[in-house]
Amino acid sequence: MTPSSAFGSGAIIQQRNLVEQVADYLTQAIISQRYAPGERLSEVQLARDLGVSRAPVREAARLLESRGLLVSQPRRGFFVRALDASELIDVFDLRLCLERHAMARLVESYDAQKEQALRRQVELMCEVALQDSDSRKIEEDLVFHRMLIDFSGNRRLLKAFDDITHELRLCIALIGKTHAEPDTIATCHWELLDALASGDPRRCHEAIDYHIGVARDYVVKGIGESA
Amino acid sequence: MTPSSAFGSGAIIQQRNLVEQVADYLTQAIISQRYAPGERLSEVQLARDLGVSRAPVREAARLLESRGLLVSQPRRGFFVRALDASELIDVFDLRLCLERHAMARLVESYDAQKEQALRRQVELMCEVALQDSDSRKIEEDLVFHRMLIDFSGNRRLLKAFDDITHELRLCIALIGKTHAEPDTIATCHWELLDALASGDPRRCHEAIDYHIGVARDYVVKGIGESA
DNA sequence: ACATTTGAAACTGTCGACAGTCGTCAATCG
DNA sequence: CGATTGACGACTGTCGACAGTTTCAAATGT
Repeated sequence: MTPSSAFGSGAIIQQRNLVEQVADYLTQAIISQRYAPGERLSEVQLARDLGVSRAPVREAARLLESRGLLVSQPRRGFFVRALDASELIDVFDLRLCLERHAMARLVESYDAQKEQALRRQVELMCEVALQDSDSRKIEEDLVFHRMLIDFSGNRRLLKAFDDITHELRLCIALIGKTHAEPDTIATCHWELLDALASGDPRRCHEAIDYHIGVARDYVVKGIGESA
Repeated sequence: MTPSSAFGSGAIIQQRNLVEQVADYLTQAIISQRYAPGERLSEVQLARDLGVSRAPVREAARLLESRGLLVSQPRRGFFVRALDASELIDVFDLRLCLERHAMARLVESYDAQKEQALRRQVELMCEVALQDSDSRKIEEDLVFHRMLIDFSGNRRLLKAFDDITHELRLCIALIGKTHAEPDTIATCHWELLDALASGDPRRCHEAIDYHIGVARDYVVKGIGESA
């Protein structure tokens, strides 16, 4: 990569913060495994490569640290987060906790508008599952689950979910493939919608438990194989 | 406050990061209402008052932003987080979500050692409730609930709880008093331990629901009165 | 009297530089 | 030959400075 052109032509106005741009660049680089887990990041080298000073790099690194993509050791710098199987299970357990709660809240305020929006998203996922890239499938899947949380009406819950989303992307990327077959994805998500439509809290509870459990087992198995 | 002496004697070696020290100072200042909710924080003035440069101040502010104590607007700076009743309910709803899950996990792995540690903490809280300051009572209460989460075994869950802990301190501080009478605190927490000892998941579920519900209602009522 | 403009002050975003610290590796000693 | 020590290099933590932007209020026009 050419120095001072990582963000494209230097002539183009950079409207957004350098911090955000660096954060996006780093996020993409980590998710796409261009930096290995546990690898140390040099602030000066990063700043040189990206054509910026160290200040934005440091702030972006702090941001990614709070998102769980980097870890910092005092006086030693930033390292790419390395997730072991145990931490991974914890992340999925937390995800289950959040989505279960969201489902319980959502089923109380479920209406036609929300149902339609969710149906559209699942239909989109079905289309995407047949042709697009794995990363696209993952993104659309995350969009669906984010909608689920969003519709529950608790903004703080949504923030907590967004926090672990980055970690989810990381561990999904670690195993290198999407988390299920196309038809499995479809049936799983339709089942969630059916459970919501039924209005039965217990059925919602069981549906999301099964759904997240499948995803977790798949990722854990993938980690076990790659490790 | 005297400039360049906010951290105490300058002769003593400062082993910890300036960032952490500034973060602690800011946290304390916000929790103790020395900065009003919504107030704008000037980086230069803060740096001047604390006798440091702007870099540590900026990084500390970023840290507190990720903890929900500050919010930033591009090109405008950092503002003290102002919580309205709606956000406050969301925070307590998320707390309920996390603690409910922790209780469910904890009851599966409950043993004598964990029980003893929790009992000791409740006993400490009972002592503290009779004589110490409100902030001390709040801290010991948070310690108890943090132990609950910690003993559940999920580290990621603990991090999520720590994240909202700062927001909890903020909104508890907003209403200016501790969240219940001494005897209420005691009975509530003993009930939680009894539920865990019984090994009955449903009873645990109901106990934590009641407990957090009481705390939430108390804080919401306090906000309503102060607003 | 009120709305608009304009100018200065203050502030944030960014940068380059310096000092202290940590890791590394070679030279020295037992 | 192994362990210790010392110096070298690289890096992080911190600082002061500059440029562009925002804000606020005084001045101007209607």
